[in-house]
Amino acid sequence: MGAVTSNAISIGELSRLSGVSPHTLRFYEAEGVLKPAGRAANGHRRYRREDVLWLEFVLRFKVTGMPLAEIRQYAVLRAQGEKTLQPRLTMLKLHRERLVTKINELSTCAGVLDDKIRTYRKMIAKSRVPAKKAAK
Amino acid sequence: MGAVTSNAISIGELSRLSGVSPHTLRFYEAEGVLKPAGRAANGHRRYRREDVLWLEFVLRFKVTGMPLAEIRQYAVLRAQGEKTLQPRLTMLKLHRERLVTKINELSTCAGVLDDKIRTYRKMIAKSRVPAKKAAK
DNA sequence: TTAAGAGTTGGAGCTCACTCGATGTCAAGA
DNA sequence: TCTTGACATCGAGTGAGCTCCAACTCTTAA
Repeated sequence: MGAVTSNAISIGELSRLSGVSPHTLRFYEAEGVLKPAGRAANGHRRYRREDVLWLEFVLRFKVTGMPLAEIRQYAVLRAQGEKTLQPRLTMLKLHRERLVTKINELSTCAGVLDDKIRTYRKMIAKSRVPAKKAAK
Repeated sequence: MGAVTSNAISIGELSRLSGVSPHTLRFYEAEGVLKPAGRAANGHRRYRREDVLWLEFVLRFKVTGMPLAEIRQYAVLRAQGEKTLQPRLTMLKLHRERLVTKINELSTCAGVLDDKIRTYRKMIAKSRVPAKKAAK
C-alpha cells in the first residue's frame, strides 16, 4: 500500500477537478491565496483533500466577486490558527452584507430588463402587424 | 429665454449626476458606448435628457457584468434604428438568462456563507466557555 | 536511446477598464 | 491683466487577473 502518497493529487488532476488551469493554480500559490503545496519526491506539487476543499472555498469567494487580495488576507488569518476566528468571522459577515446588496441590485436590474424585453416584444409585434394588413 | 441651450448639461454636471468621472465619460464616448456628444459653441460637450437616460441604461448593463464591448455592440445596433429591434431583443434575452444564472449562483454562495458564519459563531462560543470555567 | 508527457521555474505579455498627466483653449471674476 | 476653473485632446500608465513562453527535469513507454 502507498505510504505517504495516500490520496494526494497532481496539479493537472486538481486542474481538471476544479476547472482552474495549472498556470492559475501556481499563480494563486504565488499570490498567497493557496498555501505552498506539498511536494512529491520529484518536486511536483501534491494536493491533499484539505487543499481541494480550501480551493473550493476560494472559488466561492471569487464567484461572489471578492478580490484576490482579500481572499489572501483571509487565507493568512486562517494559517494563523484558532486565535483569528473572530477577525475571520468579521470578514465573512462583511462579505455576506456585500453579497446581499449585490443580489438585490442584480434583481432590480433583472426586473428592469424584463420590462425592457416586454416593451421590445410589443414594439416588434406592432411593426409587423401593419405589414400584414397592407399585404391583405 | 435660452434658445438652443434648453436643458443640456456639461460633462461635469453629468459626472456629478451619474457618479462617473469626466475622464471615464470621454473614454466611453471614445469606445463607442456613448454616442459622440453634441457640442456647445466653445467645443464643450453638451448632454441632453436622452443621453442621460442612455447612460443610466448603460450603467445598469455594467452593474450586471456586461463587458463594455458588448454594450457598445448594443449601442451600435440602437443607432441603426428600428430595423435592429430583433437582434437587440435577442441580446436582452440572452443577458437576462446570464443574469438569472448569476443571481442563483450568488444565492447559493450566500447560503454556504451563512452556514459558515453559523459554524464560526459556534466555534467562537465554545472557545470562550472553557476560559470562563477556568476563571471560576 | 529516444521521444512523449507531465511537471518545474522565472519572466514577459495580454485584456479590461479605467486613470492620469501634459498641454492647451476659453470665459468670467478680482 | 492675471488667475482660476472647467473644459479639450492625446498618449501613457495602472492594477487585477490571468496566460503564455522558454528552458529545464523526470519518468515511462516504444
